[in-house]
Amino acid sequence: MKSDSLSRALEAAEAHCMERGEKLTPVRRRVLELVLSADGPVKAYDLLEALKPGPGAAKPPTVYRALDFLMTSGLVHKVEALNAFVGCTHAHDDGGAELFICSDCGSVDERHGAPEPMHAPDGFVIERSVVEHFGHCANCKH
Amino acid sequence: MKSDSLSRALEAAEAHCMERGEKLTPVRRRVLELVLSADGPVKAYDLLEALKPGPGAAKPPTVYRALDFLMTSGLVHKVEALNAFVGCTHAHDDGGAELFICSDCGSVDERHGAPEPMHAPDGFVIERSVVEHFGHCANCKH
DNA sequence: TGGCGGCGGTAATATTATAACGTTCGGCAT
DNA sequence: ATGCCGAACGTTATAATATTACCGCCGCCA
Repeated sequence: MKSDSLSRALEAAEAHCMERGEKLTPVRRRVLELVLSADGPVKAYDLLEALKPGPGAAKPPTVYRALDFLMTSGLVHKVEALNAFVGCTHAHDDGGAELFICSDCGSVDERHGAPEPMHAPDGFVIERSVVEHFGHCANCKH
Repeated sequence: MKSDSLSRALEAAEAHCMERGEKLTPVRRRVLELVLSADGPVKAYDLLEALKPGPGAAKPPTVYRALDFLMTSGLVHKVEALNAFVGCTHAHDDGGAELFICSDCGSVDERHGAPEPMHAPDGFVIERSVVEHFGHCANCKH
């Protein structure tokens, strides 16, 4: 993400939290910034590394707590199949997005919207859905 | 899975492998048996525990290798969001299934079929999809 | 002022997964 | 038969991912 749109995204995130009565603390903000700056899904321990500089190196729980918060707020999504995280680029409504991840360049495209193919088992009530598509984006198509 | 249908499933798996020119070796067969016997998604290290009895206790690579084989053959699926595995109850066509996992009783219902009617980004070519729905099955509905 | 709750620091450990290398064994061309 | 090759599995070690439990700080407010 480019530097100027990054700033805007961070401000929007701040506002989004305010609306929800939550606080985008410095640690959380920093983690969000790192996730948004990355050009693809980011691993928790890479964030950990990135937070190292400085005498008080971050420890795993710090990062995971920040990520939990950001996921709950709908500001980042977890890519379950990669154990990695991506910034949410759309409506921060949580509820889960449909992700399209390019295996070549790592770009992630996110779609919200139409529920899901209908054929759920009879009587099954969906609470949370994980939908991740891996393949090749238009730029990386062979 | 009941004992008699288990036996049938194992024989079917054996035949399925034959067709593909692969071998369902004793380790692989035992792992598949354990996965099928479980009443929900199984963790790799639980399989490891289950294989312990006997002097030559199984080590992690043994289990993961067997699981890799079984996934490649389409005999088991990985539930990415749980880091767990379930036996495939339908066509062993691989290609990925749509899973409905009950958070109460752990039952997993599997559907194959229409890929995704959803709008992929323009030009995106899907190679592999992970689709997992969590919720409550008809029996466990509140 | 004192308690309470949210937040984050810290240490330790649990859980999940892979790398790297060796051994065995069956097929198969020589 | 002999020797080679590759698949499968054993073994050791370690990497990568994630959580538990406990503590102190600080702002809020009764």
